[in-house]
This record gives sequence, C-alpha cells and structure tokens, in this order.
Amino acid sequence: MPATSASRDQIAERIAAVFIQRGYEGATLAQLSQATGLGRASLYHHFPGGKAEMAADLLRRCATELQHRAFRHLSRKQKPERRLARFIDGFVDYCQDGTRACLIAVLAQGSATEAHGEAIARQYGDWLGDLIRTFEAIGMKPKRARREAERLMSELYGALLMSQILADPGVFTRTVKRLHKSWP
Amino acid sequence: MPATSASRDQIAERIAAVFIQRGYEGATLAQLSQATGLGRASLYHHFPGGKAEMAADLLRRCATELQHRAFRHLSRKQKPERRLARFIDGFVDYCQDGTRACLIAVLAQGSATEAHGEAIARQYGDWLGDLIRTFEAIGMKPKRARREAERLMSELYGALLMSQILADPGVFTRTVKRLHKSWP
DNA sequence: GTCTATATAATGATAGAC
DNA sequence: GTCTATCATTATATAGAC
Repeated sequence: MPATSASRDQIAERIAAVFIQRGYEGATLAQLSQATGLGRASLYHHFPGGKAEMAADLLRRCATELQHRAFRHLSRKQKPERRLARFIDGFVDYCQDGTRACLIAVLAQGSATEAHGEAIARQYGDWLGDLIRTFEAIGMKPKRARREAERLMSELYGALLMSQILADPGVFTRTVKRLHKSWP
Repeated sequence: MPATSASRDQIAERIAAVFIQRGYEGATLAQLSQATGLGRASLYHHFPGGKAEMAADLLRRCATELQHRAFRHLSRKQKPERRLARFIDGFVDYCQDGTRACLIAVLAQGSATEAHGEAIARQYGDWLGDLIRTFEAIGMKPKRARREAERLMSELYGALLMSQILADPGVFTRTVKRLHKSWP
C-alpha cells in the first residue's frame, strides 16, 4: 500500500517539524493536529501511545535517516578523506543546509531525556566511534583521532545551533566549507 | 536588605536550573514550586507575569552573567591572545566545566523563541562582533576573523551540546584544552 | 481511518486570609 | 511574603458513530 505508506511518512515529517520547532512538551496535540491535517483522535489511531509514541517513532526514523544520509558513508571502502567529505555533505543534506535543527539533538534536551537520553547517548557514541576509526584510517593516533572526531561533531552541531540562534544559515555554510578543507 | 536579595538570587538560580533541564514549556509551576520551596502563589508574588516574566528575567540575568564572566574580557586592554584565553576560561566557569547548559541557548529553541528570539539573536550578534574585533587585533583580516570567531563560538556550544548528549563532560574539557592552544 | 463528543487530569493564574 | 483554596483554560486521552 504505497499511498498509505507515503501518507504515513508525510505525517511523521509534519509531526517532526512541530517537535523541532516547539520541543517535546511545547508541541501540543492541537498543533500536531493542525500541522498534519488530522483530528486529535486520528493521531491516536496512528500513534496509540500519544506524544510519547510519536517521539519514540520519530527518533527511530531520524536516527535511520541520519545514519543513511551521513554516517553510512564512513563505512565505505574509499579513501578516508573522501568518506569524511561524503559524511559532511550528507549531514548538510540532513539539516537542509543549516536551516533545520536535528530532532535527536532537540529531544536530547528537555524532559524527553528521561525516556530516550540513554539510547541517544549510545547512538552518538557509536557514531563518534565511526568517525574516530575514519580519522585513524587517515593515519592519526587514537587520541588525536578522538579529538578530531569530537571536534567535527561539535563544529557541525555548534554551527547548526549558532545559525539557528543568529537566524543566519551563513554560519553553518561557512563552517561546512571550512571543514571540507580540513583534510586536503 | 541583603537577605532578601540573596534569596531572590537563589530563587532565580533554582528556577533557571529547572528551565535548563526541562525547557520553557517543560518547566511546570509545580516543578518550579518544588525546586524553589515556594508555593505556586508565592511564585506569582515574585514574578507577577508568571512563567513568561520568569523567562524574561532569567534571560536578562543570564546574559549579564555571561557578559561578565566571559565576553567582558574581550574588551580589556591586553594582548588579544590573552583576552581570548580569559574569555574561554570565563565561558568554562559559566557552564560549570561543561556540566551545565546555557539557558539562553536553551530558550533560543522551542516556543520561547517567539518572545525573545530577536533579542537573543541581537545579543549574540554583538558578542560575535566582540570576538571578531579581538581576532582582528591579532592581525587577521575581517573575513578570517569572522570565521575564527564563528568557529570558536560553534566549538564551545557544540562541545557543550555533545557533552550533554553523550553525558560525558570530557568532550567539553578536551575541546577547551585544544582551543587554548589555537593561538599560541 | 477519520470524525464529534466527552472524560479526566494538569496547567497557568487569581483571590483573599494570615 | 507565604499560604490554602479555587477558577478557567488547556492538555492528553478515550468512546463510539460513520
């Protein structure tokens, strides 16, 4: 049933947009209803567990998307420099050139942390490990590779945050441009 | 009346802790009441405008604190490298070695953005300007100085976020250590 | 699968005693 | 300045018709 599936994806996407903009508790069912075009009761048909289930489902989708768009490229059999470039470009796609915050990072703050904080921490720990291995493949020693991996993640997420705060995507795009030149 | 003033600061501090942990809408009056030890009605004595006034007041306090602890040092008549070092150390104090998120950044996301987003953007624009001027004082051209300033802010806030997500302050402390070596 | 109507609980906020 | 009691509103969630 392709129509139903597509619709389901659209629903998830619109719900995600509200969660990103308003946060977990800031997102009310009334707003989610309006954003999706579905009545409140209909939302409970798709997500019997209510907001909690929406968040859990969206987190899974988001992690899958980020893995597929960005981190997946780190495990390819290519030159590590090329893997990093592809990873960065994938991340740029994921956050739409710095105009869209990362839902996982949003839900990692606030009270959703109690329910999903540990899983999110584990996920990012794994992803950081992928980056570290890539930097080691370039020839860096473990310590240096860890620092570089942490720096890359911090810069991407920091620039994303600064762009949002300053309401200026330029910070993010300039950061990406610079990061691309880091390993020539 | 020093006792009253001190108490007011304590109240603000405890309220801030709840806002930082739960976000603006995630922080309920019941939680704020428990955290401060005051009844809900008493909170309205101190903040007649309710949560909205709390947020506005806390944002002012927080901006003042960050200015005083960190950004103030950029305007001193010292070697720019030394100014930057003092700024970084001040920021480390401000976020308690990476264990405490920045309330301004927290409130810059979520629905508090509508009320304070513009003011926050202006404030960070000014602060970024302070950093840019400092880098120019080192001898960098405007473009380069801007990139370095953006990088510094992104790394600090990004590392703070990553530390929070990973529940590991080490990311932040290592980032700070590295940043200190950036302008020898 | 979507809707209307409704139940139930929690929220922000106020009045007024002390 | 703090409290108890209360209000009005809004929130999440459910029942049941279509």
